[in-house]
Amino acid sequence: MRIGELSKRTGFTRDAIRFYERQGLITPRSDREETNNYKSYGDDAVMTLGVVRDAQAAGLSIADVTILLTQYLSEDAEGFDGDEFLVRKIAEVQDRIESSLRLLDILVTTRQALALAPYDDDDLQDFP
Amino acid sequence: MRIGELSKRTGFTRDAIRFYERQGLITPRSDREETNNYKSYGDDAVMTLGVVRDAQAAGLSIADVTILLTQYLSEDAEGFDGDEFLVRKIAEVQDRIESSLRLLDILVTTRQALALAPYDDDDLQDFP
DNA sequence: AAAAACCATGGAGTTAAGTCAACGGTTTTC
DNA sequence: GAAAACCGTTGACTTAACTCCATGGTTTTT
Repeated sequence: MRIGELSKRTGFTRDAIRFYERQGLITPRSDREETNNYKSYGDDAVMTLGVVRDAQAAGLSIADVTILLTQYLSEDAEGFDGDEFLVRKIAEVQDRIESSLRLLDILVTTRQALALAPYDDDDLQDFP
Repeated sequence: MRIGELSKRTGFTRDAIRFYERQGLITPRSDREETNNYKSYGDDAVMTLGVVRDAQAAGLSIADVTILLTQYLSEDAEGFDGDEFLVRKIAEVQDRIESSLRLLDILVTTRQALALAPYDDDDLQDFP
């Protein structure tokens, strides 16, 4: 697919996709379309960008995601030193989740306290 | 307390604290120390900065935190329009938590898959 | 067949959230 | 009583992650 479709499928702008590509996060197929030299991307790019979205939301930097995707998810096992990276990132993400849960509590409590509206039971019931 | 102690207690740099102050996130006591015009902060500033830290980790902007802290947590109930803000932020934070959990799963799975080290049962057992 | 939409490349511009440097004054510590 | 550490203020600088603009070519739509 061309960049426009990839953009539509992932929700990222074309400029953002090109930016990620410059950073080495995704790579188009090696062969361009003949006659026009348009790039084309495979379905893996959609997957990759999905991970990127989650990683961003989890507070990882593009640099981190690049390491993750190029070092680990595309077989390149360097051995032990890479484990530190994973352990560190796992801890960071866990911390951020805990912080987020604390803030979520503040937000919900605030909303209830102000009695702006009775909180619907379904809203948060099955939340971690 | 002076800014140095506040810094030590919260882990924020003095520059960061001054920055937050310029943004209206915290306010020093109205009276400066005589003779030197040093500012002094109350314990509430420590609390506030604690919320700031969680909010940042949860992906809120300083502008968002400012609204939250000045509009809600210091009685100023404007009524219904403010509810939208809370609902929106609650949804955002929930989404981010879900994304973070998905990424966490990828990270842990990756670590296990690479068999870099056997994963200690205690590490993640009681995580949401 | 013209207009509208899409593509590539390159480089400049933007925003958020700080950080750093410099100045002169004050307090604490050795 | 000096040196080191701290304080306030101002303003310039930095970094990450984009976004926007310009240019020139290609496709798709009407």
